[in-house]
Amino acid sequence: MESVKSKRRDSEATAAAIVTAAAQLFSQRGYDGASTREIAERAGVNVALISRYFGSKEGLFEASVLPMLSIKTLLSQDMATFGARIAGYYFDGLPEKAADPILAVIRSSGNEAVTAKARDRLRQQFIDAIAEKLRGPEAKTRAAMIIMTVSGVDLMVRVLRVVPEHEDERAALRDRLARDIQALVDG
Amino acid sequence: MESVKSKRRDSEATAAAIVTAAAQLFSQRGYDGASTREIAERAGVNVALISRYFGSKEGLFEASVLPMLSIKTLLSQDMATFGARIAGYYFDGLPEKAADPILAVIRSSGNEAVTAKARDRLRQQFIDAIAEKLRGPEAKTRAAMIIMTVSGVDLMVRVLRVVPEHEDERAALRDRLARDIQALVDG
DNA sequence: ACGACTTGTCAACAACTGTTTACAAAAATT
DNA sequence: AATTTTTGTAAACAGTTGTTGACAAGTCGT
Repeated sequence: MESVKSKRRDSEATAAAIVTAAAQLFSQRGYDGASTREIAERAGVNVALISRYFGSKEGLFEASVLPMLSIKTLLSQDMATFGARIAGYYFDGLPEKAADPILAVIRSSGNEAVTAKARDRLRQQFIDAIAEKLRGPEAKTRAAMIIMTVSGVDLMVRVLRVVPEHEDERAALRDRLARDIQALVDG
Repeated sequence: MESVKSKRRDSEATAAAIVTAAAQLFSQRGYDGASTREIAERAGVNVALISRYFGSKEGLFEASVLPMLSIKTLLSQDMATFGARIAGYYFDGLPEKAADPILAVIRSSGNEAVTAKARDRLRQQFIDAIAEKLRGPEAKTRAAMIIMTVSGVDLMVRVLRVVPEHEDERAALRDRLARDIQALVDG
């Protein structure tokens, strides 16, 4: 067991701890709702270190949330099962408290400065990245439809938690979602 | 021209002005981002009146945003054109600064107390209301898919403003959206 | 025109925000 | 072992937040 006080000093480790705590809290409460003091407390670190290591709260947002805004892993697998994987992610064993960059961006969207930073990355890492993987006509349009649908699911399931109560209804919705998204993938 | 000072006193009118300003600012900046002082200023009213007329900021949110959470008007028209009307709403002549309750809820979603209030109303006024209008099998599931898709469009178009730059791409997306939503309506 | 009630104003409150400064402790370098 | 550099701590800063209480001014019934 590690002693509580006087742990070994390691700037990289503490910076990483701050990033982890920030990703969680930005996802949970949004940019404005997550205070630097709360982030520091969760990271087990002094508040002043946020300014030292990341310059400002905005710098911390860029370093913690923006790099996670990517679905390369989901796109690197077989596109024939894309719909099922997306649907499964949201409806099977939903990790309640996990850091989710989309969640963070949604909940931070009242802050224009932060939204602007996310916009470009969202276009590149989501719509363009998906469109590249699609064959057939109207790839860009279908990619946009996919990301709209998925973000809508994210919004309803994760943000507002408006989700069917009965298990069979949940399953029906999950299967429908998988099929509709897959239809957009296949064209 | 009305004189700037000493306008006639009318509690209902000032309360209404506060509600209007609140709906706009909650939509624009979210619950936490919209300060009571800014709301009062936009309404041309003293801050203290918010507490007097609505008890608290939360009370004002309930009185301004929640009552607007409804799509009865959209559902009261011909359901054969539902998809086209939704798509047109978001892609044709988008009213940039108009108060939008969905926008307000999305941008306030970092605040759990506020989200909880919106959740029930969202379920009733959107999913259930749509499901009632649908014929055929899996009405509830299709209704959920519709509301997920629409809220995803709202998120991308209005909140994050991630939208195709070229006009023809926008038109293609709008038409595709109209068709896909209509397909969900028709079953 | 008087009094009672309503409506609006002002100033202050305690709590919280992000950030900075001065300083102590540990580690690295000499 | 002494010194310089890195890493962490504590306190304070200036500003903003939602809310409140005391008071002024307008409105209405008599």
